[in-house]
Amino acid sequence: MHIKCYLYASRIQIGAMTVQKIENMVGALALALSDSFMLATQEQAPELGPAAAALALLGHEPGMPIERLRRALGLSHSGTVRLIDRLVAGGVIERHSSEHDRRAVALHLTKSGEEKCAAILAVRQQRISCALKVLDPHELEALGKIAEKLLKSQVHNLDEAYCVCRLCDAAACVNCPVAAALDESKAAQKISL
Amino acid sequence: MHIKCYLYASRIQIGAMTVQKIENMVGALALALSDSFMLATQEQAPELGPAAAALALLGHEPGMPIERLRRALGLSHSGTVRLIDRLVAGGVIERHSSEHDRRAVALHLTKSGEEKCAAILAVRQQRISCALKVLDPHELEALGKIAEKLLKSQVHNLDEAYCVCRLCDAAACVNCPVAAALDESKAAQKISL
DNA sequence: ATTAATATATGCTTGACGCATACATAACCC
DNA sequence: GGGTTATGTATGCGTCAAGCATATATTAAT
Repeated sequence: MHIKCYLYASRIQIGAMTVQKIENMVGALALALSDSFMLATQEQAPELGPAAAALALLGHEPGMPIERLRRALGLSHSGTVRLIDRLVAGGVIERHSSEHDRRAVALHLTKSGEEKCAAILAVRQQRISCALKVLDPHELEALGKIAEKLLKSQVHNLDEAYCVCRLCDAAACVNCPVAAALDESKAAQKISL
Repeated sequence: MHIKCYLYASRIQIGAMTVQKIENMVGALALALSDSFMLATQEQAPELGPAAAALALLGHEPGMPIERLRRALGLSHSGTVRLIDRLVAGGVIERHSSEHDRRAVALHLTKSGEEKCAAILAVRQQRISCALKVLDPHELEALGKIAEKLLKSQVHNLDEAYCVCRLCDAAACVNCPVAAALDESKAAQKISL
C-alpha cells in the first residue's frame, strides 16, 4: 500500500538465488503448509471452515466472548453468532453468562469440545512435524530462530495475535514470541505517554 | 495417518527451544503469511475465493483445461465450471477449444485478465517481501535454502505441484524446486520400471 | 464395436455469510 | 444523575458459491 516494504531490491542475488526467488518459495511453502494443516484440522471439527479455529481458541482461552472470537476469525458478527449456534447445537461448546459484563456471552468448550480441540491441535502438530522431518537439527534450529523473529514482527495488536495464534497449541509454545511482542509494544506505548 | 512422521520426539530441546515450539511457531508463521497474501491477492481478483489462484495459474499456463484447474483449486467440477462462467462473464478469461482433445476447453486470460494476474502476483510478492524485511541477508539466505528443501519434499505429483504453486510467479522462480522434485520423481519411476 | 473412462455442462438444493435492524448493557460526560 | 454514545449479542432476510446428481460429447481400451 503506502509503506515501502522492500529492504533489498528483489533482483539482488543472495547466495545462490535472488531475493525474488526466496520470497516466492517462502510464499509457496506457507501455502503448502497452511493448506495441509487447515484441511486436516477442519476435518477434525464438526464442520469445515472456521469451526476448528474457534474450538482451538476456546480451548486456549475459555470464557472468550463472541466479539473477540469474531475478530480472530475475521467473520461478520452474524456469521460468528450463527457459527456459535451450530457449535452449541453440535454439543461442542456452551454459552455461559459473563462474569463482569452482562451483555457478553462467555463461551466454553464441553467435554466433547475439548476432545475435538485436542484432536485439532494434534493433527496440526503432526502435519507440521511431518513436513519438517527432512530438516537436520541445525536447519531446524535456524528455522526456529527465523520463525520467532518473523512472528514477532508480524503482530502489532491483540486482535492480530489471536488471529495468528488461532490454531496454536499454547502448551507447546512456552515463552510465546507473539505474547512477548505484544508486551513490548505495550511497554513502548506506556513510555510514549 | 498411517505414516510415522516424527523424526525427533517433540519434547527434545534443539538450541534454545523444543522441537514442539519450533513446529508451533512455523505453523503460526505459515498461517500469518498465507492469511496476509491470500486476502491481498483475492482483493485484486474480480471476486473473493479461488478466483485469484485461477487467474495466476492461467497466467502461468495458458490453455489449461478446466479439469486441471479443478484439481489445483480443490473444488468440485461444477464449482469450477461456475467459477469459470463468472470469470468469463467478468471478461477476464475466455473459453477456447482445445487443440488435441475436442472434449476439453482451453482457458485463456484476456487482456484485462492479464492485468489482474499481474496485480495478483505483485501484491503477493509485496506482502511476502514486507514480512521478510526484518531478516538480515544471512538469515534470508538460510531461509531460502530451508524453504527450497521443504518445498521439494512436499510435492509428489503434478496435481500437488499445481496446487502448491497456484499463486507463484513463475518468472521469479528460476530453477523452480517443485519442478525439479517432479522431474526427479519421474526419473525414479522410470528406473523402477 | 462395445465398453469404460475422461472432460464439460446444467438443474437443483443446501447452507454459510453479510446486511440491516433491534435490543440490552456498559461507558462516558456535562 | 440523566442523557448520549459505544459495545455485545441476536435475528429476519437475501445472496450466492458450492456440491450432488445427471446428461452429453469425446477419447481410450479391450
